[in-house]
Amino acid sequence: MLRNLNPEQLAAVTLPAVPALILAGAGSGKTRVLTTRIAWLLQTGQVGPGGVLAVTFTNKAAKEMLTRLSSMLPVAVRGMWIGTFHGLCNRFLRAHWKLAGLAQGFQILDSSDQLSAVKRVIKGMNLDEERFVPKQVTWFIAGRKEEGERPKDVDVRDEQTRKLVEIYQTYQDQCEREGVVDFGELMLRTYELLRDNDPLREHYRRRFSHVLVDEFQDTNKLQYAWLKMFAPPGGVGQSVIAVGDDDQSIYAFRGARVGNMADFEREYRVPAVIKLEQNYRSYGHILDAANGLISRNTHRLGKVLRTDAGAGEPVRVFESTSDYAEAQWLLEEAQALHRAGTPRSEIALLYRSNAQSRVLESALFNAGLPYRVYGGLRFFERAEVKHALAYMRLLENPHDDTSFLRVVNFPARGIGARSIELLQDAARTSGRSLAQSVGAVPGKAGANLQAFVALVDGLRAATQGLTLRLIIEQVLAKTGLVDFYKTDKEGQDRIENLEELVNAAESFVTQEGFGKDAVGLPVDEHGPDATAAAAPDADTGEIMSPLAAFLTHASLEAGDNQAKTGQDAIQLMTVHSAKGLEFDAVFITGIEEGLFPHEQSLSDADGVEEERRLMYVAITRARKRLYLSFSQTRMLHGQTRYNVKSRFFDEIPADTLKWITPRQQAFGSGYAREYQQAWQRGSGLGGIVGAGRVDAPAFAQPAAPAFVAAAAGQAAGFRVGQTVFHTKFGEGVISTLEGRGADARAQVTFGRHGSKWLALAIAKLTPVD
DNA sequence: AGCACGCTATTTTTT
DNA sequence: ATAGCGTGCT
Repeated sequence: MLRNLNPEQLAAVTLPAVPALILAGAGSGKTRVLTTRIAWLLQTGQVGPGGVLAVTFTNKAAKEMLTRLSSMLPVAVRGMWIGTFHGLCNRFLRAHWKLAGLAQGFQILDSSDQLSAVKRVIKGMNLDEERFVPKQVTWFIAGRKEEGERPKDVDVRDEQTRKLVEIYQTYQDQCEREGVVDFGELMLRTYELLRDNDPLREHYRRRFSHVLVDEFQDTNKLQYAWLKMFAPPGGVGQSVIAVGDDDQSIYAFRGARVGNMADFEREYRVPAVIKLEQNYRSYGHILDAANGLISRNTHRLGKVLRTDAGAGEPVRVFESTSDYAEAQWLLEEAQALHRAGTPRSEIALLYRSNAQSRVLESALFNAGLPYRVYGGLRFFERAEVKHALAYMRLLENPHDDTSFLRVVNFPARGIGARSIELLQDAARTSGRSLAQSVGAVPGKAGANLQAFVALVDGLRAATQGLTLRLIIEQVLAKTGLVDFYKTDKEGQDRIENLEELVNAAESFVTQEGFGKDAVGLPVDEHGPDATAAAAPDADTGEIMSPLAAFLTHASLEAGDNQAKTGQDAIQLMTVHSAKGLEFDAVFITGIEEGLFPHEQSLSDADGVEEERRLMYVAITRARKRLYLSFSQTRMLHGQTRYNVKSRFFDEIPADTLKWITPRQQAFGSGYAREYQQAWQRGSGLGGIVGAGRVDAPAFAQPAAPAFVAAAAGQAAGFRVGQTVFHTKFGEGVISTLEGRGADARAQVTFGRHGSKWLALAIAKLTPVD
């Protein structure tokens, strides 16, 4: 188990029970160290499974840890507390819901649920949505909770804040009434209960002798305070290990405090920081570029990555005249890599902001190359899935007004905005839930409301004791959801997603660890024992219904962030979402002043330092090849911007870089001239100058004729009426053929996607026999 | 109740 | 450019 560890890794794995801070560089085998440490502790009998608490940020990281652990150890990982901050809080609060003052079987609001709950509060308080923008209010509330502040704790200095606090309080009351908690509440409740309940806190402190926190640089104030509840500085008989990389701290905007690392070192009196600087991922030039860049940051804990892998290829830099040309270039380069043997899935196109993906997507799309975009809606966030879940939540808890409002008139059943308003008024004055107040609405609408409640009540009765699968199938059929989408012209995909929901439930039920590690059912929580007579919950050990457990799972784990897998596809994502991933070849695009570093980060030095760390993260994703590109012009917000190359190019050691821009392209194009003129006018280098001429044809949207590149291509071999196969659209029939050679294009009618114009030189069309 | 038009915002995101 | 959202109209 300990073989093949380098000296630093070995030291980290076999640390004695002292507080430790492990500075784990990118690609230094961090996860391996964490899991090996736990395995080693267990195997040497220093701790039993029940004594381990390991926290991560993402479900993915938690899962990976569990998977690796169970492959290293024969024993089940059952008793260990390994999970995300929120997952573990959930587990804790399910066991101690009564002490925490929560409803039994409380449900969890995801951020969109939270947003609609906040909207409801603002409307109910008759406040102006212009002055109290729901999104910002939500952000305020989440922000306060992350700082550990209840409404009474907020520092009120102006009228606006006073009102915001009032909204916060009202929102809180509403959540209480409806038996729901948001993500911040999971953390804060857990923290408060441990803080205020001495026996309970002592119980958990005694129980967890080994506490490990992953990605410590991403923790916020509350999470650090939370950690101290489980394992305080100077705690006796406890080992606390924080693992992190200050150079990869890229989430300050959502409350992460890199400073927690330095604070941890000081407050826990960490005797020696262990640095994992041996990198097992990238070639030398790539690491040199990363090291050189990040050395420009101040206040670092200090770390230099090294490798035995050799220098490898230099980092290639490409300057283009337009975002369009940039896309075209990297597409060709990616094709070349692919032809040379790199799988497409090992090629990543990274960008600073999502808006940049469009131009890349269009280019890939028109060229017929398979690609996959990360980000966007996750499975459990899809509207139709949320609708189905809302019905299921109402089965569990009829007083969940958020869910009630979501589906009361979906599918439409003659309940309009006016009657809902009446209903809400009635509920507000009586302090009851919407479902309890339907009697207060007169007339036809009132009858419709009562019918809706009867529908849900009937479903609840009819699904009592059924398997999860049957419950969902009943919900989908009896609520009319499936019927609704059947008549909808775009409904086919949605029906498929609903079927997928049934599958998700099915695999959730059969999955190993259902309701226990995965969901956080209180299995081994007996609370404090006799020593803490005041603390134990009578309900401890109670089994959640599969339905409730599945709903929790759906909120806590929104599902895959990536589009459907299947074929070998080029990966597109923001630099943020690339964190933690690695690829053979990485293209970082749009490295321009104003974009990367982003203009909104330029106002303060901290902002630029975070952008630099972001660039550092991006660079260190690459194993073998790294490409950096920027463009003189870029279409953004409907206007052409004239950009200059990022300052980061001057901060990366020049001898790691190889500029590969063809001379005439960089300096000879019409664009470059225009750009220089703009520069001479002094009218906004790096800013908006005005709409420029586009030297390449405008992008074809997927439905419009495909752009024909001037590249050489083979158009022959197709005829009208022929059936062809396209990687993206599937099978189709050629209805028109136009042009010859490189300009040849075909109109193809696809079953699912309708009629498309495709450039034969670019699109991959294969004849079907 | 549903659609159309017009307004606005537009870094990064997990749970 | 454009997507998402709210208002107002039919």
